[in-house]
Amino acid sequence: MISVIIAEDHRLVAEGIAKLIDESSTAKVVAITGTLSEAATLLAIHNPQLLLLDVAMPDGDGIDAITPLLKAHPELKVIILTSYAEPSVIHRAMDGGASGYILKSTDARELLHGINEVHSGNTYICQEARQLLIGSEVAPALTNREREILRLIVNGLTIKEVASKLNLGFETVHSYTKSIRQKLGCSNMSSLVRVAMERHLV
Amino acid sequence: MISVIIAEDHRLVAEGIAKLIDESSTAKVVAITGTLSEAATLLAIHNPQLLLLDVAMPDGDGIDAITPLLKAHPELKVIILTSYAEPSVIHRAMDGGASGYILKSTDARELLHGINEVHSGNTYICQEARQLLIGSEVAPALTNREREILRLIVNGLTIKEVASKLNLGFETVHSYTKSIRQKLGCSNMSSLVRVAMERHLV
DNA sequence: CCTAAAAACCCCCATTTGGGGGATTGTGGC
DNA sequence: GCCACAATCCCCCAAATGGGGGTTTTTAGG
Repeated sequence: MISVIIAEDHRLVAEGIAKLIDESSTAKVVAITGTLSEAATLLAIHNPQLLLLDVAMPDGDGIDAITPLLKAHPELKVIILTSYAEPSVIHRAMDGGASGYILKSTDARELLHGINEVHSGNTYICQEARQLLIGSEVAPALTNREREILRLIVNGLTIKEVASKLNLGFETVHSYTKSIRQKLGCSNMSSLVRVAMERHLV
Repeated sequence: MISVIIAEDHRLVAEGIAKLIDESSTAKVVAITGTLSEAATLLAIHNPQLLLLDVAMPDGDGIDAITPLLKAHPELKVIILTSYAEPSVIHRAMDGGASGYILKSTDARELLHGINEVHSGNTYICQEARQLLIGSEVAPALTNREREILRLIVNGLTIKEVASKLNLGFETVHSYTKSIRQKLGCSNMSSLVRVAMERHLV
């Protein structure tokens, strides 16, 4: 029996998935939590073999949390379990140390298959997410600076405000916005904000 | 035993919640679907007492679908089951004919309680959603025209483009954007798009 | 009938963005 | 050492937006 902890902020979803897992004979859920901080505590207590981790957690980004968690628990395997069907997010997860990526739109059978695969030492990306990866990915990646500036723009700052916040010249930020818009195919700030939010780029 | 159908596009979530309901002695899930159109078909086949309905469905908005469904099945009770913790969405749901509103962040116990309440003829809004309703709601409502224009702006159109699409003068749309921004407390298009998306106003 | 609110329109002007050119440094890879 | 590329900066000018000030007509209630 593979021991797993579920970190998912929607209690009802977490409980339901736990029930699905517990009914199988392959794994058992030893703990459920809705926050990243509590997840860290529970990992220390239960020392499970697997962590099912959501991306959008109330106290931070799940993917960003993987590295510190793996540092504390080198034997742990992490599967990202989310509804974000975005190639950029999948890449960020796998690059960030996850061993698996499973969408909530998959069924229980595939979830259990993924858990088994990851436990066996393989990586597992669910069918639908795999399709997304092969379908797209001609999209140019944003640089660190570009992402940082995009984040501030999504937060409502003007070019001038971004410049002063980052201690950059106006023309510098102006240039960045031009290249960000070009990369994402947007002709104005409004569509930029929309695309950024839809693709969870920020 | 209350018979219920679950309409929820995340298969794993739907299956999990179905398991939670079936384990109780109060209700049983007679069907699961991931689309609104199939939900209509299944309602005709199974004629259940209750429909658990998600807001964001692949083939449309769940709340908008309530009225036609109730027209075809006057005895049916609908509970919105979603992760949208937004006062505006809750109001739209209850005004739109829903008998209940339950967030996915609640637990199984409260879900079953809500199902019982609604089946008894009452309306039920989960604890957390009730808190949201009393906490907020001093926000001025947008008029139909304002909402229509906001939608187009979120889609990336400029004021000029919106004007020509709606056969309005530039200055008219310009005025509308001013009043929309004032109502939502935004000083530019970027923050307007962000707020509109976050609050699911479009 | 009266009135408030929505819908549509207008002017002016400052600021911000969009789009087109650039240049210069530093850094990492081969 | 070379090259690509990120990061920083610059100029110019047209277009769009932001923020004031209005008016008129239609619509929905009381």
